[in-house]
Amino acid sequence: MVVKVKKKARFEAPEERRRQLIDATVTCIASHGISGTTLRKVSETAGLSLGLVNFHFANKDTLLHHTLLALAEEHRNLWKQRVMNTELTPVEKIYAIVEAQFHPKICSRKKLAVWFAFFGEAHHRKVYRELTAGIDAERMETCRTLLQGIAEEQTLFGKPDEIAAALEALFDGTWLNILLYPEVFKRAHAERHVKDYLGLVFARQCLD
Amino acid sequence: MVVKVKKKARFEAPEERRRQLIDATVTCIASHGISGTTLRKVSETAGLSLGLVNFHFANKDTLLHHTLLALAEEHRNLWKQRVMNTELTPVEKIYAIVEAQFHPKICSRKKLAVWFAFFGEAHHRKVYRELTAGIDAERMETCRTLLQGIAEEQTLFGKPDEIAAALEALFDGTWLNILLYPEVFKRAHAERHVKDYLGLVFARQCLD
Amino acid sequence: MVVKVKKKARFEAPEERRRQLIDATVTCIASHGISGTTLRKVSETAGLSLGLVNFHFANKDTLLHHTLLALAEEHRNLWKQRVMNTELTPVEKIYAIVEAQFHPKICSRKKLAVWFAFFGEAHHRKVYRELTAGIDAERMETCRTLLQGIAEEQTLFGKPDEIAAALEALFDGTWLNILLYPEVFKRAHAERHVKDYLGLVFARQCLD
Amino acid sequence: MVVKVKKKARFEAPEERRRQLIDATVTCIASHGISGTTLRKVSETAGLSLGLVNFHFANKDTLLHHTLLALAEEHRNLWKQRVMNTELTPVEKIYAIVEAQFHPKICSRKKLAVWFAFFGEAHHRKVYRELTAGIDAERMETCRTLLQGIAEEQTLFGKPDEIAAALEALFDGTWLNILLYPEVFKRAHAERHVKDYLGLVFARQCLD
DNA sequence: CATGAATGAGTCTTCATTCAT
DNA sequence: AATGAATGAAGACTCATTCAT
Repeated sequence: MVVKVKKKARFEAPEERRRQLIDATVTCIASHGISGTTLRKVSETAGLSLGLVNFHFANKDTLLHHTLLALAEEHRNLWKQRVMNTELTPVEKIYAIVEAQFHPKICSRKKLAVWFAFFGEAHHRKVYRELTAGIDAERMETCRTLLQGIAEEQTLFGKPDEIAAALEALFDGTWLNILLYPEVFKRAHAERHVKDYLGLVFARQCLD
Repeated sequence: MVVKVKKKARFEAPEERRRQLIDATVTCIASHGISGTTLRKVSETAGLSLGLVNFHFANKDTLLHHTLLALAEEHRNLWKQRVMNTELTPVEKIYAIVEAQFHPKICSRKKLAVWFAFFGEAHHRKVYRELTAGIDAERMETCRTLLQGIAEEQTLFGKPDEIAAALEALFDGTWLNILLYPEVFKRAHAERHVKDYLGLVFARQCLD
Repeated sequence: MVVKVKKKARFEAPEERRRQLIDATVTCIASHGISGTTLRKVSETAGLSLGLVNFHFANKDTLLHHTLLALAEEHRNLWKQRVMNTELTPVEKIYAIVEAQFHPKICSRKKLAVWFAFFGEAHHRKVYRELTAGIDAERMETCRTLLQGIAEEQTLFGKPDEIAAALEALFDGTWLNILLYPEVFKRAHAERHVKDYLGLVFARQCLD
Repeated sequence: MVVKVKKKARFEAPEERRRQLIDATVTCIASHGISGTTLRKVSETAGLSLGLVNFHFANKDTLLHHTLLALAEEHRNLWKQRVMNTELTPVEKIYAIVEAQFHPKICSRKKLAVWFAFFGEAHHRKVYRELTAGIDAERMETCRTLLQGIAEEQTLFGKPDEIAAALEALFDGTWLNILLYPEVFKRAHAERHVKDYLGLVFARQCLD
C-alpha cells in the first residue's frame, strides 16, 4: 500500500524560496561550473522540485543573474559599511577594504568559484560586466580617493590611480591562487601579501 | 558525368591537422567558452570535417587537454629561453619573466580567455592543475630563486617567497583585468604595474 | 497594521464566472490556438486567478467543451428563432438561415478561429462531432425540409438533399476564406455569394 | 545475452530521408494535430531516431514548413498539368481542376487533416498564407481567367470573379465536410456537388 | 469560494560520439 | 585517412493539475 509522504517544503515565503534557490545555485556552480549547473541539479540541491526553479526565476539566465547580484551585493555591503565608519583614518579604511576582500564570508572557495565561473566564458563575462562593472568601479574609485587623501598627508610610492589598479589586480590574482591551489595559498596569506604591498606603498619602511 | 572534385585539404601531415584543430579550439573557447565549444564548431572553424576531430583526438576532453598544453608550453618556452640567457643579471631575468607574461603572443585576449575558461569550472580547473601545476610551480620557483640570489646582493623589501607569490597574483590579476575591461586595462599598463611593484621591492626609490 | 484590501471580483455569481472564463477562452483560442491556450493565459485574460479555472471547470478539456457548446448554442439560437417566425415564407427562412450564418455576432474572425481550431485536430474534431453533430444535422435537415417544401411550389435546380449539402459546404468554405484572407473576403461578400447560389437554385433568372 | 540487431536504415539518400520524415509528419499531424505531432512521434513513425529529425530539419517549424509545401506542390502539379493540356476546352479545364481537387491522392482524409491543421491555429495560418497564398491565388486566378474566356462564348450565370470565389469556398467547404463527417460526405459526392454548381453556372438547363 | 505555489511529466533542441562508406 | 549521417542521452523550459492556506 502506498502511503503519500507529506512533502516537506510547501508555501514558504517567496523571498525565502528565491534565497534557497540562489544558495543552491552557488553550490552547484562551485561544483560543476555554470554550464554544468543544470536546473535539475539546482532543484535537487535545494530539495525542491524542478518546476519550481522556473516558477521563481523566468529562466536559467535570470537565476544566474540574481546569483551573481547576490554575491556582489553581499561583498559591497561588507566593505561599504566599513568605509562608512567615520572613526577610521583613510589608511585604516583601505586596510578595511582589504580585510573585506578576504573575509571568510566573501572569500570562501565556493564563492570564489562562482566569480571565476562568470569570468570564464565570454557570454557570462558580458553579464558580469553589465551587472557588476559599477560595483567594481565604485570600489576602485573609493580606493583611489582614499589614496589621494593619504597622498596629501604622507609620501606615497606610486600614483593613486596605479596603486588602486594594482590593488584590484592583487585582489583578483590572490583569489585565483586560493581557488586553484588551496593547499598552498590560504586566505590569511593572501591578505598578508596585499597588506605587505600596501606597506611598501605607504613607505613605512623608508619613513622610519 | 559527375567529376569528383578533390577536396582542398586531404592527406595533410597529422601534426599539421592537430595544430589546425587546436588553433580552432582556442578560437572557439575564446568566443563561446568551453561548454559552448562544440566539436562541430571546432571543425567548421578549422575548415575540416566533423569526423576528423574525433579521428585525431579521442574525445573532446583530449582535445581540450592538448589545447591547454599547447598554450602552457608556448608560454613556458618564452620565459625559459630568456631566463637561460647567461648574459642577464638576476634582476634582468625577473623583468624578462614579466615581459614574457605580457608578450603579445602570450597575452592576447583570445589566449587569456582560454586560461580563464579553464579556471572557471571545477572539472577543468582540475585538468589545469594536473597539466600545468608543474609549469606554474617551476616559474614561481625560478622567481623565488632569482629573488633569493638578489637578496644576497641588495636590500629586498619582502621575503623572496612572498614576493614570488605576490608576483604570481599580480600576473593573474592583471590578466583578468585585461580580459574583463580591455578598454581600461591594456597590456602595457599591466606590465607597468608589475614593474612598478618590483621597483618598490627592489627599493630603488629609497636607495637612490 | 496590514489591512486586507478586498479584491475586485470575489464572490461573483458562478454563472458569471464561467461566462467570463469562456469568453477569455474564445479570445485565447483565437490568438494562440487550442494548444497555445494555457489555463494561465485564460485566467489572465479573464482577470481572474489561475486556480479559479480549475475550480469552475474540472479540467482544460471541460473548459474547451463548454466553450464550443456556448458558440454552437449561440449560433443555433440565432437561426432557430428566425426559422420559428411563422410570418416568413420557406424561401425567406432559408435566406434567414444564411443571414444568421454571416451575422456579425456569429461570423466574427474571433469566433471563426475557434471553430477552425476545433476542426484542426483529430481529438478536437471528435469532441466537435460529439457536441455539435446534432446541431449541424438539425440545421441541414431544416434546410432540406424547407427546400423540399419549396420544391413543391416551384422549380428547384437540384435535389433538396444536395442543395442542402452544397449550402453547408458554402457556409464552411466562405467562413474559411474570411478567416484565411480577411483582406480579400468579407462577410458581406460571403453572404452575397451564398445568396447568388440560392438565386441559381431558385431559378429566378430563368423564371423571369 | 544481448545480440546487437543491425539497425535497418543508415545512409539513405538525404532527399529520401527528408521525404520519409515528411511522410511521417503528415501521418502524425493527421492523427494528433500539429501540436500533438512531437518530434519523437515523427521519428518513431518514420522508424528513425529522434536526433535525425533535427539533423535533416533545423527545427520543428522547418519540418512543418516543408510538409505543407510538399502537399501544396503535389496539389498544384496535379491541376497545373491538366490545365496545360492544350486539347481541353476551357470548360473541360475547369472540370479538370475540380477533379484534381478531389483526386484520391490529394483528397485523402490524411492530407485534408493536414490542411485543416494549418487552418486551425493563428500562427500556422500565417505560415500557410506565407507559403501557399500564391498557389491559392494562382488557382483562383486560373479559374477566373477560364471563366472569363467561357463568358465570351456563352451565357454565364454570375460574374467570373464571384464564381471563382464561390468555387474556392465549395472546394474548402466540401473538404471540411469530408474531414468532419466521412461517413456522410464522400469524395464522389463532393465532386458531384461542385460539378452541379458549375452546371447551374454554365446554365445548361436554361440553354436547352 | 479563491489563491497561487508546487509538482513532474513531456517537448524541443543540442551535442559528443559512433561507424558505414 | 576522411566523411558526415545517425544515435540517444541530457538540458531548458512549459503547463495541466493539485492542494495548503
